Amino acid sequence: MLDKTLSALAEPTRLGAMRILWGGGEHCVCELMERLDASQSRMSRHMATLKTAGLITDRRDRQWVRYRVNPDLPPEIHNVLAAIMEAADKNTQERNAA
Amino acid sequence: MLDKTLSALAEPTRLGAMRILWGGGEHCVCELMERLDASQSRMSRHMATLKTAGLITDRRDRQWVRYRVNPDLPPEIHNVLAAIMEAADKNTQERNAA
DNA sequence: AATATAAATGCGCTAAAGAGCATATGCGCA
DNA sequence: TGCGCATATGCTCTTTAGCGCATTTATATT
Repeated sequence: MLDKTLSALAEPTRLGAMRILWGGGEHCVCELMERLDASQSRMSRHMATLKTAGLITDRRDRQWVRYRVNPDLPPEIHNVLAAIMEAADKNTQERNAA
Repeated sequence: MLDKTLSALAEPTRLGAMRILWGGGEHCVCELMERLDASQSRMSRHMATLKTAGLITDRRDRQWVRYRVNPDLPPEIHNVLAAIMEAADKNTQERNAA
């Protein structure tokens, strides 16, 4: 689980997707691919990777598939994600500062 | 930095090495390769990867090279590592329980 | 100087990751 | 039924990661 978590997030687009989901709510591939500037197939596969790692879940909603953070994450994995997201945020802030 | 941290740790031997270093103190390649059952060149290269990622530092001490956790880790990266190590520990405990 | 131990590195190989393109599938609506 | 949007997936190609083997470099010992 931990191993898969780390390799899943060791890719910028997947990390970006996870950051968006981490903000809460459900998001479709079409939204993510736009916001992350990724092609459709690429985005779809990356989401599949995150799902296989157990980090997210999905559900069909009409023509869309809604992705969200897996609500049943083991606490220690949740902590790992929280720390990573915080570090990612700090990174972004720094880049946009001054 | 975060990206490199994650990919550096997304490999079992490197994660294992980091766990040993995380326990504190300095450790040479020869010790790590034994404890992690890795070949010399393999171990050496993995350590180089961790070093490039900025997670560890090294120093020559006679014929040995002593590795340790980078004492100047940025706080948010330190937090990420702490969370990962805790998750890794929990994993190991579970494996050895019952 | 010769030898031994520790570590790093050049080289070549293999496997896996990631991407694009085209196509298939699922769903809604006219 | 036919069309359009959203998503997944088969296929192939290219790049990168990881490994072993052999060799080199650094240090210590005799």
